[in-house]
Formats: sequence, structure tokens, C-alpha cells
Amino acid sequence: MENSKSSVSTEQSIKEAAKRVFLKKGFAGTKTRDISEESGENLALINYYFRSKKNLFQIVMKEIFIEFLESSIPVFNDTNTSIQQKLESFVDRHLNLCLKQPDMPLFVVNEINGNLDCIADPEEQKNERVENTVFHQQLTSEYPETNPEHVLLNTIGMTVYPFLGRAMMCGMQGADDAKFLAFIEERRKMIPIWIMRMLNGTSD
Amino acid sequence: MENSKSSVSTEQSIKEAAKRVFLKKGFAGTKTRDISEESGENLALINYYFRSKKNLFQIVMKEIFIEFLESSIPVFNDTNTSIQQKLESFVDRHLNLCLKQPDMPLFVVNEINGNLDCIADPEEQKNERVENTVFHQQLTSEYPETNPEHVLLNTIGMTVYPFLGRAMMCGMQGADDAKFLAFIEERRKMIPIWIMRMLNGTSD
DNA sequence: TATTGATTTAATCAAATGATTAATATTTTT
DNA sequence: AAAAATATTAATCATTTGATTAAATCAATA
Repeated sequence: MENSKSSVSTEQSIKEAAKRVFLKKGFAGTKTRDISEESGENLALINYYFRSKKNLFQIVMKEIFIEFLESSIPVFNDTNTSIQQKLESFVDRHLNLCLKQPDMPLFVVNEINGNLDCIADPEEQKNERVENTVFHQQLTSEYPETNPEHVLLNTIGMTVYPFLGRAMMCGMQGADDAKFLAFIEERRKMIPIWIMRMLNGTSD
Repeated sequence: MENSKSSVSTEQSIKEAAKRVFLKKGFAGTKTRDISEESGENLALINYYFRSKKNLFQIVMKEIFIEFLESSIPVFNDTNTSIQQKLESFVDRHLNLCLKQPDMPLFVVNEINGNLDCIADPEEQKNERVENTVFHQQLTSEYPETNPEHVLLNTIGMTVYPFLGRAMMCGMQGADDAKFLAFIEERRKMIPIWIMRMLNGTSD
């Protein structure tokens, strides 16, 4: 009944290879033979372990999504930190996540709008809605005139956007990795400050 | 030598259909038969008028890119407007563009990072670099301690992100079109204000 | 009108692609 | 070690897909 030694590593090898390729090429752009090559495993093993390309994709997608949630939700639900501390912590963690997998934001944003039902079971989402976080409550109580949805979108957007628009960032054209990294480090420091400035504006 | 009456409309019809399909499904996700169906034209006419799927894609891509530039560059190069006025005008125009083609931001961000060389001739870009705009000069002179690249990225990012992350916007889950539109209208008003607040912060 | 050139169509090709199969090898269990 | 279960492989299938072709249709013009 139990998987043998080598099969576990093969399954893992395929899944990790699939993650790399899907992240880089998206669902439609990825061929099962790409995954086979990337993993070094036989083509048929993909279907042997993961029924279909679509199923494998959904598994990978879910892992990525879970990784994001597990990194973010605890930060937003910490009852012992201020709004600014939460912002600092979230931006810090999320930027690290993005730096580790630079293709991730584009992948998520791209594929989540596709026709594929990326997240298999919707029940897991209900408890993890951002509406229910401590962060959300703090915002509505300390800044009642502010719409928390804008704050969240701006925070996530400013964090993620450099990774989405790197090719679009005309001012960064030809920017090497070092310059890009320095740019990100500036943002790591500034985004929480910017958000607080936006919050502390007088009107609206 | 000159195209006959019907051929012009056929070519146009294919290009417009291609734009719709590419915007929705991306390059890899679009099949030439999709374009044929969407346009109602015979499959072979796609290659007759546009050599290849890739070439048609590049043409569409370029049109979208040009539309963005022609909407934005004049705003950023207006010598008679303030920084805040430029922000208001850009956000206004860009939001209208996005509302007209909600799939556009995702498409651009998604495909521009792909392996396809989307913009055919790079010479056209040199004059249209944001570095060379009046806006950029105003920023460096009025806010010398600020990095203009951050300002630009934040402005574009905040404008575009709702259209990228609509499915990701947990707080907006199940949001109908009307609610989304109201959300955008709030941002149309607020984004320039937010950016100015960020600029007018004391340190950094 | 007849000729010429441009446009359109149906049929088809060759390569790519997701998936399956049957045979072989390997590991686990008895 | 023998048998059973699991894992791996090469070959193949059936579709899909981008592109082409040759014939047919249409439009312009001499």
C-alpha cells in the first residue's frame, strides 16, 4: 500500500519540475513534455502519478496559494501588533516570497483569471477572507473614513507590481539584477511608510 | 495593387477578433480556429492576411501598446500642468482605457514577460521613455529626495492593479460589476491624492 | 465581355500534444 | 526464493493545431 522509496521522490520531482515550468510558461504554454524534460522523468509518469496535466496544475496552483496565505494571514491576524507593524511585516514577508519565486506574482495573476478552477475546494477559503482579519478591524476602527479594500489592494499591489511589470518598467529598462534588487529593498522600507502617509491624510 | 473593398473589412475583422481572443486567452491559449470562429472568416484567411499567428499577435500587441503610449505620453509631457494635474489626467485616461478593455492590463503584463518579442522595432521606444518626460523632470526638481521610478510604478500599479487582481481581491469576492465600477471611481478620485500624500511626506 | 488579379473556400498536411497501453523492471510481501 | 504489487519505459493513439494548397468565386478593367 505504501509508496516505495523511489516513487515518492519521483512524484516530488515531477511536481517540483511542474511548478517551475508552470510558473514560467503558464498552463497553456506548458507542455507535458516540458515537465518530463525538466524533471528528467519519463513522460508517462506524469499521468501515472497525476492523472492529467490539469490536475497537476491545480495541485501546484494550490500549493502556491497556500504558501501565500500561510505567510500572510498570521500577520494580518496578530492581535499584538499595530497597523504599521502589520504592514511592515507583510511587505517584508511577501517581498521575500516574490524574490524567492519571481515568476509567482505574474503566474498567479495570470492564471487565476483563466477559465481553470484553480482552487479545488472553496470551503478552505471562507475562514481566510481578508475581511475577517484583525488588520481589517483595526483599519475600520482607527481610520473609519477609509475603505480597507483600497488599503489592502494598494499594499499588495505596490509589493507585487515590480515583479509583474519588470519588463514594463521603462525607467528600469536594462536594469540588471543588482539594480532591481536595490529597487526592491528601497520599496521594502518605503511601502509601509507610504501606506501610512496615505492613511494619515486629512480628508477622505 | 490596391486592396478591394471587401478585403479591407475582412482583414480588419480578423484583426479585431484576434485582439478580443488574444486579450482573453493570451497567445498560447488562443487557437487560430478561435480567431476564425470569432471573426466568422475562413481559417485560411488568417494566414493569407497575416502570414502567421505569431505575426498577428505582434501586430495586435503593438496596437495595444501604442494606444497606451499615445494616451499617456502627451499627459506626461505637458509643460503647462502641475505634477498633481498630470497624475489626475493620467489616472483618468488610463482608467478609462482599462474600463474599455478590462482584459488589457492582464494581457500586457502577462505577455510582455513571455519569450515573444512583442514590440517589433525597438527604435520607436527611445523617444517615448518615461525618463525623458516633463513629468520626470518636475519630480526630480520639486521632490529631489524622491526616486521618480517609485512614483511612476506606484501610479501605474495602483491604477492597473484592480484589473489584474479582480479575482484575487478577496474583499471584492462576488462583487458585481456595479460594485467594481464604484470601486474604480473611488480610486479615480483618490489615487492622485494618495500619490501626492506619499510625495509630501517629510522624510525620504 | 473576357481577361486578369485578388479573395475565399474546403480539404489536407505535418508536427505537436495529452494520454494510454502493454511490456519490462523493481520493490515489497509472503 | 516465489509471488504480488508497484514503478518505469518505449511505443503508440487520437486529437488538436498552425499552416498550406489547389480549386472556386468575386471584382476590376481593358
